[in-house]
Amino acid sequence: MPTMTAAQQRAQAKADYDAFLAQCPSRQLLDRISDKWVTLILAALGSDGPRPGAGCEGGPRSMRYSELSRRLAGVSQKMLTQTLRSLERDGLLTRTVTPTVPVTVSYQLTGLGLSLQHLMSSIKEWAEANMDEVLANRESYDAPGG
Amino acid sequence: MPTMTAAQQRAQAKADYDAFLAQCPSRQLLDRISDKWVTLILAALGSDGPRPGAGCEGGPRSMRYSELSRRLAGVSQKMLTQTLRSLERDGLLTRTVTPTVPVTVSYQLTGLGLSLQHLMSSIKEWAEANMDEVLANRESYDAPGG
DNA sequence: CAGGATCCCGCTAGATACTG
DNA sequence: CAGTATCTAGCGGGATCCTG
Repeated sequence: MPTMTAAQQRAQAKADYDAFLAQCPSRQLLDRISDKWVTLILAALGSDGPRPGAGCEGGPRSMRYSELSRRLAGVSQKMLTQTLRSLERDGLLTRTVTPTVPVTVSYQLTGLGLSLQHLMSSIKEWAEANMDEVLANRESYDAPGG
Repeated sequence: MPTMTAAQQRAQAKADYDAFLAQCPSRQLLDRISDKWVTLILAALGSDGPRPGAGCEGGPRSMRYSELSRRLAGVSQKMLTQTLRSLERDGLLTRTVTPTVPVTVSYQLTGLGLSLQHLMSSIKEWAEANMDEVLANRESYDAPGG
């Protein structure tokens, strides 16, 4: 049993990576997760969803490919598949294939993905909450008088 | 004096925007701020700097163009200028020109920018803290056996 | 249903050169 | 110092067709 808590271990690991450095792997990771579709996929899978009695088991919600496709309005098949693969590879979500006819595929956040989802949802909510102020700022910036 | 708190007003505004919708302005805003350079610029301007016991003056730190350029290793002049302009337009930071010779320009977060910076820094720290786990996940994903 | 494969366009990031 | 201007290669990303 380790003497460090998980939070302490993360703080330890943090010291070894610095996203300000171009060569650091965390810079690439930051670039990967700094993505519109990543944010929305995580937000979709992290939400409790509209189904009332389905999420009693405590784990994060699972969604099918077509569900995600509908939820993320305007996403192309290519970007959805590509982003899901990338997130699966990084261990942020799991992809489960059920051999029905036709085949059923569902996606679900891992613990790691869930931890990021909490942060990403804050960003999404910030964007939604501060939209008015940003729009006002743009107007005054673009105004002739400055 | 309003009867709603700032938090309540944000919750109210949030109901009017939905980043899941393609046409919603908040979708574009989410796309803008979901950017590597945005994250790093906010993190740089939001940090208290190298001074150990500092931060007594309360306001966020201001940095000059060349300081930012050095801090964000690998950023091109174009991207730095472009991203700074975008953030200034959205009211996330201020740009101050001091007419010295040569000219001095400094950037500083606004209150709005500071509120986002707190969230963005969490993302950056998450990337740094979970880099090892992500790298391990990638290895096992790329491994021949699955 | 859940993609894989392919084509191709547009934007964008990066490099370079120049300037107030 | 803090940019602007210009050019270009590269790839992000959409459209389309096809498949198990």
